[in-house]
Amino acid sequence: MVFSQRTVTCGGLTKADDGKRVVLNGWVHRERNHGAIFFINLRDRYGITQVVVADDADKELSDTASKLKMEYCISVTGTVRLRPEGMINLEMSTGEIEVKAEKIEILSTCATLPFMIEDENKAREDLRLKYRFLDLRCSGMQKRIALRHYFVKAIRDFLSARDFYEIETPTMIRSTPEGARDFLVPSRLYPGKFYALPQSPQLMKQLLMCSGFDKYFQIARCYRDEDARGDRQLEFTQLDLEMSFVQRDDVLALMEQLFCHVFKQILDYDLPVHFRRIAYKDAMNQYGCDKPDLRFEVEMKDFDALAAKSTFGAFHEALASGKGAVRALVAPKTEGVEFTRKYIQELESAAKIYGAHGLAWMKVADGKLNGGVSKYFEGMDDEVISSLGAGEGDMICIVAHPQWKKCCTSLGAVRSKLGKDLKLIRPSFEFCWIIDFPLFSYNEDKGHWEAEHHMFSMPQDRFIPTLESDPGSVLGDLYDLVLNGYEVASGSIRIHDVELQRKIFRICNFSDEEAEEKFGFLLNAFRFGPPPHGGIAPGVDRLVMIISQQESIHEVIAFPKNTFGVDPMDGSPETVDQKQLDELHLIINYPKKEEKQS
RNA sequence: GAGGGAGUAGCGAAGCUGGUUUAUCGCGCUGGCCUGUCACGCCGGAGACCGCGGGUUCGAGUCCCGUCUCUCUCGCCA
Repeated sequence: MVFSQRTVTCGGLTKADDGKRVVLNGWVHRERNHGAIFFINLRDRYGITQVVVADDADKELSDTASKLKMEYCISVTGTVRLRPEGMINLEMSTGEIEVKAEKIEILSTCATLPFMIEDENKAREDLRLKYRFLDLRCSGMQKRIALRHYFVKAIRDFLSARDFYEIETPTMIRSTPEGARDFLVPSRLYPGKFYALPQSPQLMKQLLMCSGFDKYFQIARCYRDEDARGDRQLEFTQLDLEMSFVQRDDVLALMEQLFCHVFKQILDYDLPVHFRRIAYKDAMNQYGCDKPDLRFEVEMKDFDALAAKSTFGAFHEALASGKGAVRALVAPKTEGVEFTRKYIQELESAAKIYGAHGLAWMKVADGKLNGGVSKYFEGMDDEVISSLGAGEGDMICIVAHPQWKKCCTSLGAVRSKLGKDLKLIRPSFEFCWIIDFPLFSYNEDKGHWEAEHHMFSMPQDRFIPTLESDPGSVLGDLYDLVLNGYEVASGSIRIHDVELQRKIFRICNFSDEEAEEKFGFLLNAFRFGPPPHGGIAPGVDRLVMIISQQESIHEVIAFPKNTFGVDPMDGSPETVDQKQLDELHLIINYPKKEEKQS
C-alpha cells in the first residue's frame, strides 16, 4: 500500500516546529465537526495532536474529513502552526500547536467499537480481554505497558553493569514432584512421555552456578497450574537471579541496590538504602501475615497473659493446649467511622474467613473498658489499656485460637481491613525483608514434612545437628521481599552438598532411590565441585502492578488469562484435532458429569 | 472443592418494599444543522423479549427454584 509515511509522531510537535511541513500517521481519537471546519485529535503511542481541516479546504479534503470516525487509521499531511490566541490547550503536551491538514488518507476504517478508547476503560473485564487489542489502545494500558518496559530495562542495565549474564534456560523441562501442579507438554517422539513447563528455572540456574556462571539472571516466564487471583495467574514473569560465593546478606544488599536504582530511574522515587528485616515469627505476631503492609502503623500485641487473667472462657480454651494464642490490636478512633455493631460484625467475618471462631472487642470510654467482652476484665482496665497503648475512643480487637498461626492470620485480616476502611494507608512504597522462615511444615493430610519454600534451601547452620530429630523448629536461609502487603520476591541460599540435599529429600519423604530418579541430574552436578550459591526471584508482574497503583496483574500484562485460565480473545484453551491427538498418542478421558440427585 | 458479589440496548449505569409508562439516563451509533473546538454544541432517529429455563401471582426487571457466564475471597499457589 502506498501512503504518506509519517515524518513525526503525535506526541512530539511543539511551537518550535511552527511552519514545518509534516506527515502524521495515527488513529482518529476524537473528531469535532463544526460544519465548515473540522478538528481531529490524532493519536499514536506518543501522544495526541490536533489536526485542523480549515474552511479553505478543497472539496476532496473536506469530504474525506467528514467521513472520518473514531479509530479510523489515517495519514495526515499538513503544516504545523501555532494555535490562535486563546485557543491554547494547556492540558495537552502539544496544546500550543496544531497541524493544518492539506491531505488526509484513510488507511483503514473501523467498525462500531465495543467500548470507547479512553484513559481508563470502564467496560467489564471479560469484554476488555476479548478486545484486548483495543483495550491496549487506552492510554492507561499504554502507560503501564511502557512502564513495564522501562522497569525491565532498568533491571537489565543495573545487572549488566554488575557483571551479570542474562542466560536463557529451557521452557520444556522435566516434571519435578514439588510445589505447584505442572503444565505438561506431551512428546510426539516418545509416546507416554511429557515435558513440563517450568514453575521457575530453579534447578537450571543452580546448574549454571555449577558451570561457573557466578552471576546469572533471566527475565523468565514461569508456569503454575493453580487457580488464579488478583495478584497471580497461571503464567507470569520473574526476574530470576542467582549468584555463587555469596551469603544471605549479599543477596539482600544487591536487591536493595537494585530496587533503589530502578525506583529512582523509573519513578524518581528514593527508597531507603536498607530495607527493614523482620523475622517470620515476628511478622506473624505483629502483623498476622508473612507479607505485612507497613504503610500503616496498627500492630498486633501478645495478649496471652492478660487473656489468661481474664474470666472469659473462650480465651482460656484457646490457651489450654499450650499451642494456642491470643492476640490483640487497637483500632484507632477515626473521624467518620463509627465502631457500630454492624461494622464490628464485618470485622468479625473478615477474621472468620481465616479460621477465627469470633472476634472479641471492647471500647475505651472515659478511660475504662466498655462493651463487648469488657465484663470479663473487671479491675484490669488500666492494665489492659496501658499494655496495648489504647486511647480514648479506640476499640480493642482480640482473637483467640487454639492454633497460633490461625490466631495471627485471623487478626491480621482484621488489621488489613482496618487499614483500608479507616484510610490509614499512606501513599508510599514500604519494602521489608521477611527472614528466618521455618524450613519445613508438617502436612497433616499426607502425614509427612514438606519444604515451606522448596527443597533446595539451606538450613541455618545452628539447626543442622537437629535437622532430622526436630524438623519443625529448623529455620532456613530463606528470605522474602515484601512491598505494601505483597510478596514481591522470594529466595534462599541453596544447598550445594550432596549429603545434606539427600537428608532434606528424606525428611520430605523422598527415598534415596526416588530422589535419585527425580533429581539425579542435580545431585550428580553436586559431585563435581559445586560452588556455594544463592539467589532470589522477584515477580515482575506484581512489582509493576504495585508501582502503577493497580490491584490486578492483568493491568500490566498485555494479554492475560481470566480467572479461569481462559483467554477470551483467542479462546484458549481449546480442543484440538483428532489428528494432533493421534500424533501425540493421547486419548482424552473426559470427566463424567455428576448425575444430580433429584 | 467452598463462600460473597454481579449479569438491564454496542458500553457504563438507574429502576425503592411486585402494579401509573411505550423500561429511564449518559456515552456510542444514525439523519440533519453549525467557522475555533478540544468530553464541542443544537434538533431528530434507531437500538433491550431486563443472562437463560422453570415457578408463585390477576400482574415479575423486581419474589422463589434451577442453570450459565463473569468477578472477588478461602482452599490451592515451594
